[in-house]
Amino acid sequence: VPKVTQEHVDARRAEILEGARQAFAKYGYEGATVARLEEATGLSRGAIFHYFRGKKDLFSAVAVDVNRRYIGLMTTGGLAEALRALATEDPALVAVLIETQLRLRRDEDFVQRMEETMREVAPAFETWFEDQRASGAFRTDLEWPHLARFATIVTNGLALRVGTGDETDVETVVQLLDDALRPQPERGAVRKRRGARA
Amino acid sequence: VPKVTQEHVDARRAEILEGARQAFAKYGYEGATVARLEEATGLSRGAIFHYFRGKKDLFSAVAVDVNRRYIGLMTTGGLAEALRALATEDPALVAVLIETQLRLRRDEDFVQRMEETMREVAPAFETWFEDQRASGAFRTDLEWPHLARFATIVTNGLALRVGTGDETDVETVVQLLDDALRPQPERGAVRKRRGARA
Amino acid sequence: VPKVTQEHVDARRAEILEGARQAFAKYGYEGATVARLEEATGLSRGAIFHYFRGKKDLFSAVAVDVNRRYIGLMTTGGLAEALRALATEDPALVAVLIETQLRLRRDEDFVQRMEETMREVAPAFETWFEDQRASGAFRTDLEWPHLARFATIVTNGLALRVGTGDETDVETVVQLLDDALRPQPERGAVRKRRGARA
Amino acid sequence: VPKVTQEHVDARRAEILEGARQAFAKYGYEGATVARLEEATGLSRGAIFHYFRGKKDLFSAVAVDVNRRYIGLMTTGGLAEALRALATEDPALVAVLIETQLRLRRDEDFVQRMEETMREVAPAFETWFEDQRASGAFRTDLEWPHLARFATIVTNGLALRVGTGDETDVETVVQLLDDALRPQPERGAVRKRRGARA
DNA sequence: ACATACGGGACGACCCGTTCAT
DNA sequence: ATGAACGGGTCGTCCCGTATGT
Repeated sequence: VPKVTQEHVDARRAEILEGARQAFAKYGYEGATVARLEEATGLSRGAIFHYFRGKKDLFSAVAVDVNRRYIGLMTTGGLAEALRALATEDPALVAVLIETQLRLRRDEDFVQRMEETMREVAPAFETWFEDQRASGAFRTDLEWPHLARFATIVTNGLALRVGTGDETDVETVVQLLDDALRPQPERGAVRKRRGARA
Repeated sequence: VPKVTQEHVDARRAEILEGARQAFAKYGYEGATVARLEEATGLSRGAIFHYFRGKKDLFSAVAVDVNRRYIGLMTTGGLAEALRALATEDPALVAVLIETQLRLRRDEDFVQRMEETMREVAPAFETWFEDQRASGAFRTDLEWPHLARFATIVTNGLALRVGTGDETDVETVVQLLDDALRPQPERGAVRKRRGARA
Repeated sequence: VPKVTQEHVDARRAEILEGARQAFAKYGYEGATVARLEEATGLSRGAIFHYFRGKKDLFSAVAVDVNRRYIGLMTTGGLAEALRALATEDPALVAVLIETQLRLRRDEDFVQRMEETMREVAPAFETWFEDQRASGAFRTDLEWPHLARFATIVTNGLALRVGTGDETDVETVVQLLDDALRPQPERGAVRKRRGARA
Repeated sequence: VPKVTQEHVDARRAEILEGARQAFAKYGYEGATVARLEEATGLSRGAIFHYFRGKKDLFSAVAVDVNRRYIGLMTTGGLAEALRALATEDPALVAVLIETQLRLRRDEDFVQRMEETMREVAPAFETWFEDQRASGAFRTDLEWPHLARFATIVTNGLALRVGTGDETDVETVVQLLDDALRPQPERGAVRKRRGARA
């Protein structure tokens, strides 16, 4: 199938990304052998590596894709919606987020590749959080990055849990996260801090 | 040293576990090749596989060890203390926790091995959470497993972050977690739930 | 350009041969991947394999071309000229000669392809050597094929050396080769053969 | 076979080197796949790469070995003996010499590895050539390195030829080489330089 | 108890050449 | 006539675990 249209190329790329996403999600980065990628995409090595330089590149593309998708979900439907989607709709999406974080710890040039993407979506992130603070939905005693960070932490922690078989009640997690982020009553006045509480 | 005492055996095992922990933390499960395990422990293949059936077994032992240690930390010094330790003191400990979670998703017989351990330490876990609820430190409108789960989620999420280079302010995370777990003011009276809040 | 002239075809072939020669010279036969051939020729796979059946065919063509060129050089300017050209002018030409020899040892059907070419240029070769002998420049106590063989051996050996970085003094080699090929004084009269001389 | 004596290790290494030498000779460097190396040595990948870091290392070792052996042959039995051995006795030895030269052109760190060896054997080389000059066997109008270089060139060139099926008469080559290296009558007096001689 | 030798499976990368749409 | 898409083979490397000693 030579000399094809741009649509065809895009479609193929998307096709491969989709299959790769499933494979990475199911087996993890190392476990997603090229053979499994072939199987998942229904394409041959030749085809896959014609579109992506190598496995690492392919994974980067998947990671970028997934992260973008998840952030889009959040800025559209809110944290609750994003967490629900995370936990129920698309388990594949989840695992890739984790792998992403893990690789960020060890793979130097992967870090750089992701940083670009993150810089790109960061503004939307900020806007959304500031809006939430402005509308009174989120607390204002902490800067937005702290809130964002916490939300991310919970997201990743939840993602890590999902699929373990342990049925996690997402709604409760949503509620607890919400309770942490919403405006708080004045501390210290109501409660007295004591020993080993938290 | 043909005739060895039990102490010697235990010491060797502990020695290997320590080295293996570092290796697994530094390189991840797949990245921790036997060669690296040899290097990290200062022992040879022969020694390592004399004390542990195989790499998987070794990792299981490390995972159990680390998890037990972390739970001990929590039941002693509280969540805040545990999180601080997580973020600052021992990054190696952290990474293993994550690997543990990841393997729980895919490795069937690893799941079983961990379940035993978890069953073993679960009582202490429960007691501690119930104590917190009884003392008024933790909210009572949710059952303790929900609180425990959330705490675990935050822990894992934080662990995932630590070491990425991204300097996360642990104290803020501790505060937010605390705000989520402590008794909450009556909902709905103060705020009206609306659209995309969380 | 649907309707092409013969000249165009020839030009393209020559173009490809030139690029391929450089690639083969630079990377060796196995190292000259199709990608590199594309790069060196500036043409695509499609173009290249439209004019040549495959990589092996392409190499054969290059080899024939180069050998013919070198022999032409020799019959025109003499051995000295050819050796000088070899060592200084065109290192790419050199390397291909070697690859040719190497493939002659292992590749059966490549042998046949080259034999034809050799048969074709052999007469010129013979004529030239016989002329040298007739003019008193070359010795007559050995048949011309022996002289030709020795010249070829020196040529190949020199080619092998060139490009190693080791600066070889071509003029000395030329002189030594000349001394071997020119008419010799009666042996034995002047020197007495002894032990480990050569 | 664990914890073995040094002799065993040496024997195994020699065993592998021998097999590898044959494989490299028969198939060339690229053609000598690991599978073929296994076959030739009768050992498994595991064994082979336990003793040598990788294929490149293995080849280096073989090259060093062969070169040392050949130089030994020459300093003992003279050039004639060495050339004869080259052409008849051990064709495997031959091909490796060529591969060595070829790799010297392209592989940077291989160059360095060989340089050490060469430096090591160079003294013997020099001594032998100087002895030949002193005894009147070799000409004195050229420095010994020039003679050595020419001898090497002829050696390599001959090696390149051997095995091509083309039956080369070694004795004639020996004679021609000898004629080039032995003391020459005064040039110019006897012969007049003319046009395209050599 | 501990170390080394070794087997052999598997993996990621790459590469060549055919097919087929322009 | 050109060149992109793609198949599928193969290669070197690495790695785990067992066998075999000291």
